[in-house]
Amino acid sequence: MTNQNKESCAVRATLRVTKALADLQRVRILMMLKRGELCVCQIVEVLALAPSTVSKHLSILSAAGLVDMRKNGRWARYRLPEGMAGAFIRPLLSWLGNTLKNDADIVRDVRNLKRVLNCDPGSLCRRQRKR
Amino acid sequence: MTNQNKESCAVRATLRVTKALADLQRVRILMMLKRGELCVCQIVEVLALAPSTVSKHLSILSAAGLVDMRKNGRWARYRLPEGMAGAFIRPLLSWLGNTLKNDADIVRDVRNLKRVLNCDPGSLCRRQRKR
DNA sequence: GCTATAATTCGCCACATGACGAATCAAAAC
DNA sequence: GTTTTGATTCGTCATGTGGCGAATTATAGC
Repeated sequence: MTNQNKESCAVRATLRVTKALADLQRVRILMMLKRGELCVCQIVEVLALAPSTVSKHLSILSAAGLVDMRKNGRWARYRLPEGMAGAFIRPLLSWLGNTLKNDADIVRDVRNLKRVLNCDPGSLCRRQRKR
Repeated sequence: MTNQNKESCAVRATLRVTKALADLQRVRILMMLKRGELCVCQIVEVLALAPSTVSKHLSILSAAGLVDMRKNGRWARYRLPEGMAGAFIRPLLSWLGNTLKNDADIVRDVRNLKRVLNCDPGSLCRRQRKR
């Protein structure tokens, strides 16, 4: 983003971020990612939504700069942005973390996530395909 | 809000806030209120929306705890929450302020607001009713 | 009391958004 | 090269959201 149009599109970039945060499932994803990098099938398993739905949520988070993605073979791994790239949205993520770290639903997600992390990702995908 | 259900509804309260922030007009209102207390007709004048629409936006912001309201006769004056009440959302408002303070649209709003503040509020309402 | 008036609520419409399954894409595995 | 497979895109549908004008509310002024 060049310096001269940074000002004129700030409000659009900002709304991309706030709109991305204005959905329960996307907030749940962000809170899970605080525990570290995850692949799509692991997020699908915890949220219990269709893979296509989760993929869409992740693309919205990505467009807002709230997550980073890197592909490793067929596996796409998502994580919270680090370093300079994440400086812009870090205050928001830490506010979110503070307000939700004791929330019952979020705590349950994290507990489920720990269980899911012990599974073979391949077997998760296989089960998800069966539905 | 009692202590025992604070955790269980944190995510709902949080989403009320993020959803409230996920709209251009409501963000514009918050940025205007950084300049101080405003009555509805002044906000209507700058946003150039129907009074009923603005009123709805203000009720959403109010439900999220992002603004305070006090009635003075027929006039309703809105402002950013102060003191303890605003502590929860202050980090968000300052993030918003930082990211948008140089945005072209927001700067224009503030300039228009200064002009509007020089008008008699009663005359603003009269003009708005004519539309 | 009656009228005027600032603001809100209501009813309606157009459009945006989130969900799914089917189809597609792209990298591995054979 | 064909098949398998993790992920994404597309098409569709139900629901949510933002906008307006009309009706309503509540207070001030006569």
